[in-house]
Amino acid sequence: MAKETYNHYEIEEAARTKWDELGIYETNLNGETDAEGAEKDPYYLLVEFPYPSGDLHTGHWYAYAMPDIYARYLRMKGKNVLFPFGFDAFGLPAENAAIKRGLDPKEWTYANMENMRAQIKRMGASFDWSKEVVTCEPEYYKWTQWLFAKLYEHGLAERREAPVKWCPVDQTVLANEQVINGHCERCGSEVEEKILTQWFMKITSYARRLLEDLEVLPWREEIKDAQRAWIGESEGARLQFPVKDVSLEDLGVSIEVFTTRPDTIFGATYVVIAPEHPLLDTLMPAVLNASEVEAYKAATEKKTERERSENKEKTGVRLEGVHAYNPATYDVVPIYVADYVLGTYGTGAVMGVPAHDERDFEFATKYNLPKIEVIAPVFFDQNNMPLEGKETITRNATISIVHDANSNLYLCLKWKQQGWTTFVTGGVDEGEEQLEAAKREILEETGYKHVRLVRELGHTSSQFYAAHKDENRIANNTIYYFELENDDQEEIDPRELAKHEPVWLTEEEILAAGMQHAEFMHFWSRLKSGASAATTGDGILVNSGIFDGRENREAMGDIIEACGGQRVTQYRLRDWLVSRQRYWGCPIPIVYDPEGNPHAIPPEHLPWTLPTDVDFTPTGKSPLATSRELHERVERIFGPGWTPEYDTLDTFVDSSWYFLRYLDAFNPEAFSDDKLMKEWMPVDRYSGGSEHTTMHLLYARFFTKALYDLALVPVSEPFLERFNRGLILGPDGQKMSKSKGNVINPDELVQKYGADAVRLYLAFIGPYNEPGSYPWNLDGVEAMRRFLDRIYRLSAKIETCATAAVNTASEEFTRAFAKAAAKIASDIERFKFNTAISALMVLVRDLESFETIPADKYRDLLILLAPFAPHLAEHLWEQYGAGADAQGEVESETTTSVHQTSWPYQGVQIEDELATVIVQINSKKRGEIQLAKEGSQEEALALARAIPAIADLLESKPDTRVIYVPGRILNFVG
RNA sequence: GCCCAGGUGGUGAAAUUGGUAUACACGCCUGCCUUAGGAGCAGGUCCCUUCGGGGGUGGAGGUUCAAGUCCUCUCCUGGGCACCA
Repeated sequence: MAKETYNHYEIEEAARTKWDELGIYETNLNGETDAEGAEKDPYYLLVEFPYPSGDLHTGHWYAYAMPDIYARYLRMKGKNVLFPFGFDAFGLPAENAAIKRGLDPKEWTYANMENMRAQIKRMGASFDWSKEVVTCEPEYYKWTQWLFAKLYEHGLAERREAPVKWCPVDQTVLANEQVINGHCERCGSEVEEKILTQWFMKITSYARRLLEDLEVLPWREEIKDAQRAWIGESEGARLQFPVKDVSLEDLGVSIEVFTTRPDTIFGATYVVIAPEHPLLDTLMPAVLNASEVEAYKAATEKKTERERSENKEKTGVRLEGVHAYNPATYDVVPIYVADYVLGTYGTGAVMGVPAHDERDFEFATKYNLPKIEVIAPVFFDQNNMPLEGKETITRNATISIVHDANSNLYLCLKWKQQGWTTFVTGGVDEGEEQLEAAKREILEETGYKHVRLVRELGHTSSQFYAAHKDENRIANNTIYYFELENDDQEEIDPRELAKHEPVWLTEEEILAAGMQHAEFMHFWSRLKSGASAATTGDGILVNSGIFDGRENREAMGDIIEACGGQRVTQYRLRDWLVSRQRYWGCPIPIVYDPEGNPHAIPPEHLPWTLPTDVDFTPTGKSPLATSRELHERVERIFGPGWTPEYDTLDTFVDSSWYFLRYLDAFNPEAFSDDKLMKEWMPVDRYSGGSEHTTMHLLYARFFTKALYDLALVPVSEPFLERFNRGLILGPDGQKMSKSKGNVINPDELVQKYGADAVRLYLAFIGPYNEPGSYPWNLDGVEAMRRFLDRIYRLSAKIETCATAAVNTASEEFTRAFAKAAAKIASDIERFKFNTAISALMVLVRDLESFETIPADKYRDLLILLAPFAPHLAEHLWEQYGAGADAQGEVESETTTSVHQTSWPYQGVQIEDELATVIVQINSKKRGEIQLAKEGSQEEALALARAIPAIADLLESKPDTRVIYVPGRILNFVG
């Protein structure tokens, strides 16, 4: 057969022209009715608008052509779909183009947008361009400014000092992402921090609600988890450590620490404050080694935050001459300044609990600070687990490891009845000291009289069932390590000997014996190598005064109270710094009076336009400061001595509300329309990249909540559903980049195979509803084009009149179509375009097996194809679609579009088919039978008898157990 | 280090959510057609097999009549957070 294909240039261009002429993608936001006059459901489908960087890459295709499948499908399902587009047009690249190549940022941006519009239209995406939003247009940023002013008015935007990243060579402020390992991305010089007065949005005051409201959102848990981690809620307490000077006189100040583990306070052996802590200056007069401390502080200031955390070796300086008091123990503890404590989190000070915090452990080890164990880890004896319903007896106990240096053997007890081996162990009697008890037990059980304590190995709490007493035991153990001084031995009481006899074992024998202490490895490793790590888990309080013996979690509240602390919830989330010392952004709508106080620019002066007479040369100041026009404007409007704000807003502010503007893009009176927001918000589904899971999504949620509280927006969550797409990699499986030379240019592919083939390929590459990554495979595009050609060629089989062959197949056709339509629909709804296309391929293959195809079925095929390959579907629809008469003859004038049809076979009941039931013996397939889906077990058994193996089985073992799942499986188990 | 998500043919991936593992496609192999093939068409393609079957979803156990799917442990890969007390 000769190669028969379609001319994608012609048909794709023609289809797009037709759509434009018909204006079928312009959404009537005030509502639309269907053919029956019923109101259509509104559906707001949103994609992240792009930054106009220049030209379109494969990522853009993936981001925009895929949701378009869904948009087209929804329209066919009778929804009134809003699928808008715009540009996030402020941003750094435009300014860089200005600096590097002397281009006007505005011209550069607008030229890029012009270019990208044409490219995006070539995808055949059904965006409604009539509502296009461009954030750098004064008509848009007027409202960004208006909203900022509203937030400022209500105390949600405020000015304060904050450090910025500063490149001393380029004389410019850098964004965090421009700092690579503490060095400037462009010139490689070391980045410094500079303190500037800047604007913040108080997102932290919404932390709780941003967290809480996540619960009800039907987003994927991974996305929610990422947001939760970003917000970083920690429950804990603030505790005061009063400061005393060298003569232990009260200085009248306290170091307030934040801790999530107030239960460990009895183990706090020092206090650390961050180098930037304001209290440091207060204490300085009393500090004896002030110059050393100052030097440390200065050294830290030079470091960037990243450098501070990169150098894992902890450093710090002790403040000589001042001390803090542990509010629980009243012990004097040293105060350190150390940069492992962050000034920006909690109170900027922590209590050091080396025994139970890994960082403190490391610090204390380096500076030789005491480690006091206050939590005994709990061990359950796996062989004698506590039994439910039994009484629980708690008692103090000791475990003693006695070592004989001469023989290098360890003293153990061999238990006669139980056959196990333990160290010398026993309970502490009423009124007895732990150490006394340990020595007494050694004497009683082994007869040795002279042992010398080497050290205490720590505490544990063992829980087990004591069979001889029929009760559960909690033994709060202290573990001791003794050295045998001499062989002096008393006679051992025969009653003790009857239970167990003392034996001397080597280390190897001990390890081989499997000592009957659940916590054996815990203290044995401490004996061998000392405490080498902090124990951070829960357990029983020890060395904690009146709280001894209680569970740490349970006692937490009482401990906080006893120390005069207060419970607090702390967030990792920081306030949102929105000031940018940049030109190409939305000017912050603030002016300063002659005293330097900020004032919001009144609405009548908005938009507060970006001046054009600026110098982009990096000088260290915001470019706006070089504008004469801006200064004159401020003085003219507000009076002499008034000055402008020179910073512009972070572009994340622009994108935090654009979805509201789409609803009313040209409203000169308001940022959006109340009624339309009520009708269309929240966005039904928001599709975007996983890189925006935290910042953009969180900022937009914050904005929406803040505006909701100001009664400006009717919803408190902007996005009902959120889908993160995957990543398209180069053919080598690497991220596409020019330097790797693995960039796939979509334009060339479109030229060669057509937009439909590229769309189909991207849809087929993998599921769109999860963020995987997919290497590009050129053969795949070709395959998709082949598939489209097959559909094109299939038109030759359209039968003009109903032939006998078609009639017999007709029911089969209908069933195949109804099934395919339902499958494709549910796949599209879940963004599983890959399996939807696979179903389409199966359908086409089935159709190809027939000599002829009824015209109406071919039309149905075109409708199912339309969301994926909108151009070809449109072209073929013109040939064989609605305009074609019952005889299948082509009429030249076709007025409607395939994209205005409705989804076929909706609500069509697929007739009961015979189901294939697998017949198994012992879960191994032995045959299959056909019967009705709801067929009874008797019917199934009757049919199964036709299978020889089953007949044999039923013959020899008629009472074999049968498991029958209708429509699925018939399993004989014997 | 912590928190997620995943590991299925040579490759991208399916699997009605516990019921025939590998649909659909790429690649590869064979054949047909062709002056030709980077075109088209037809067939084959998890492994072993004595052709009866047997094994197989990163690895080891477990639950179940039945496990890619559930449970425990473990090893890799990708993503997020990271001195956040």
